[in-house]
Parts: sequence; structure tokens; C-alpha cells
Amino acid sequence: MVDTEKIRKRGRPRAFDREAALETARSLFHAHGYEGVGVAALAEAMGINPPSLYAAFGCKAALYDEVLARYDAAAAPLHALMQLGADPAVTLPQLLREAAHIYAADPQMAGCLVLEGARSADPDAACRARNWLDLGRGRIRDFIACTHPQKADVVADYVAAVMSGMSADARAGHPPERLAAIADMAALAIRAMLAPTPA
Amino acid sequence: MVDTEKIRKRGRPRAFDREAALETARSLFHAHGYEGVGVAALAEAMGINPPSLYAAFGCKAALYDEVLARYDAAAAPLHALMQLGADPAVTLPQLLREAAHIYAADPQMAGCLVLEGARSADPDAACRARNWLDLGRGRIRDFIACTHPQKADVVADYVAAVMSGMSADARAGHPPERLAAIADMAALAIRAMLAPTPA
DNA sequence: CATTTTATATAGCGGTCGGTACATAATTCT
DNA sequence: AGAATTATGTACCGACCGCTATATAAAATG
Repeated sequence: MVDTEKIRKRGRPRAFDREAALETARSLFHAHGYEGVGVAALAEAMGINPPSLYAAFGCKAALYDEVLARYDAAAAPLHALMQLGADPAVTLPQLLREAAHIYAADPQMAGCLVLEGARSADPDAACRARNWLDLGRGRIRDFIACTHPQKADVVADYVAAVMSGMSADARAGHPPERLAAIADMAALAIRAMLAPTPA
Repeated sequence: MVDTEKIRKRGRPRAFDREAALETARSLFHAHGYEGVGVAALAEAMGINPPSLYAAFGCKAALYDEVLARYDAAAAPLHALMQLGADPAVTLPQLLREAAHIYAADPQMAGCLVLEGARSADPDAACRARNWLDLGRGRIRDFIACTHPQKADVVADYVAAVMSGMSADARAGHPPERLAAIADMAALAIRAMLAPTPA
């Protein structure tokens, strides 16, 4: 095996767990949004000082980007729903229901981190979040394209829009059942759109 | 007629047009969001100094609330679509298409001022925007309840969620046609849900 | 006229923002 | 043992935040 073990670098070793710090940042960003959390609050929650944060992550936006990457990776089980051979008319409604449940499950971290970040007033944060959002939408599109190449773009846009609306409702404090009802109604359009040769 | 004319009050008269100032504020809030515009920038765009702004509007959040009220009033033509006797299965798709067009028409003021404000990280601004949002959602619900009382809540939530998603897409720079396609697909669920006695 | 009332402009309040200069501590390399 | 490299804590930067104290100017009222 190639030794990809953590080979000690040359200077003073970092005194905090980088992954744990990212997890702390994720929690704060999820609870208060990108602009709702300052660097000082992030550093304090991590148990470090601002210079250590900047040395480890570069700048606030770069830290945010790493958090988004981890968030995207953690959503792998959701992406796993969309497997080759699966029927989008069945899977996408499941995806919406899952999202509805996740978004409203924990009121302290309501909504989707990426979707909410994509609406940030900070252009840097919004741009980075939208990159991850486009990536996720691309996954949905490609999944649909396997069976319905013509409608893949529209349906992917639609699914993303519904998820964005549910995320906003979750942040407004709406209960899970209310989001689930939206997801189920949205599924009607998906099934109608993806019906086997409607004409 | 009762003289509701502008009777000169007792002190030094205001040196700027209050309505024009509100319109300026609306434009700035619409372009950059509540937190993206500072009081200094608002005052400068109005051609006044901060103390005059505070004397006229109270505080930033109160000014924002007045702007939202004007925005809601300006949307009266949209609300007029939902008239007594109209068929929700026809009117709501029209509403979504109109919204899609309006949201993406001017890239400098993309999306819905109320829907975007409802996601603000500032709790005061978000609360005020959500009040106006609930009012608008109530209008949709009441309109649906005329013909489909059982499904009014769900369908209203769904329509609002789709509009919220379209608003986010508009702010991300998506072209009007892309939003319109989402609106049209969303209409499928509305017609399916409101179909005349499907069983 | 003087008084009262309201709006204005200047200047600045305390606080937070993202980010850093600096000296020091801890580690590896020579 | 040094030298080189990296991380850390203290203390602070200028810029902006929402907001206001103060004095003055412009109007109605007496």
C-alpha cells in the first residue's frame, strides 16, 4: 500500500481537529446562515482563535465551501436513491419526501444548507453554494435523462425548485407534515410529466 | 367632501418626497436584499441624511415593512386574477406563469421581494416579510376554498412553495423561459389535484 | 415679536464585520 | 545544537453596522 498515512509535516502541529471544526462550522452555518455567523463566533465555537481559523481554511468563504462539500458528501444516501435502472416517476417523489423530512426534522438546522446558501446576499457565498446546487441538479438531471432525456432539464429544474420552496418553509418553522404534503402534491406533476407515452 | 387634503402640519415641512423615498428603498431592497443594503446607502440614494430617514420611518425594519406593504399593494393586479367564480385549476397556473415572468423580467430586481425577505437572516426582517407572505398565501387559500375547501391549505402551500423556488431561481439568474417551464410543470399537479371528482 | 413644533445637517456613538501584524511556541530538517 | 517551518495567542486594523445627540433652520401658533 502506498503510505497515504498522515505524515507529520514540518512545523508545529495543529492543536485542533480540523474535521471537528468543520462540523462545528456546519452546525452554525446551518442554524444561522452564512451571513448570520461571524468569524469570531465560528472560532470561539471551534475553541480556537481567528488566526488559527484563517491559517487552516484561508478565509470565511473558503471555510464555507469546505462545509458545503462535506454537506454534499453527507447527502450521499439521498443520491443513492437515484440508481441506474430506477424509475424516476417513483424515485423522485421519494426524494422529495425524504427532503421534506430532513429539512423540517431539526428546527435548529432547518432547510437545506446549499439551497439556503444559494440565496445569500453575499456574492461569494452565493456563488459557491450555487456551484454545489448546480452539481446536485445535474445529478438529478442525469438520472432522469436515462429514461426521459427530453424532459430531464425541466423536471430537474422543477424538483430543485420544489425543494427550494420546501427548504424556505422549513426555515419558516413549518412542521414536517406540511412539507410532506407539498412533496406529495409535487409528485403528481412528476408522475404526469413522466407518464409512459401519454399520447 | 371631507378635507383629507394635505393640511400643513405645525413644524418645518419635510424636504423630500416620502413616496419617492419608499420607491428608492424598494428598488435597493429588491436588488440587494434587506441585509445587503445599509441605512447609509438608503439615505444617500434618497438624497437625505440618516436622521431624516429615521425621523420619517422609525427604523430600518419599519421602513422595510412599509416597502413590503407597497410591494404587496402593487401586486393587486396579480391578486385580481383570483376572483370569485374563477376556476382555480385555470387561474393558479396563470398566477404561476405571471410570477415566473415578473420574477425574471428585470435581472436587477429578480425574484419576489416578500419571498426573499422571508428568508433573511435578520429575525426582524424575516418576521415582517413572513407576515406579508402569510397574508398572500391566505388569499390563495381562500380563493381555492371557494371550490375545493378540503384541499385549499395544501394547494396554497404548494403554490407558495413553487413560487418561492422560482424566486430563488430568478435570483440565481435563470432566464424567464426556464422559470416558465417550471410554472407549467407545476400546473400539472394543480390540475391533477383539483380535477373534478377524480374517483 | 416670541414660542412651539418639526425637519434638517453635522458629527459621532458603541458594536461588529472580515481579516492580520506580531511575537512566541512546537515541531522537523540539517 | 542550530535553522527552518508551521501553528498559536494577543491585540488590533480599517470599514461598516444601525442608530442618535446636538444644534440649527423653517414652518405654524400665540
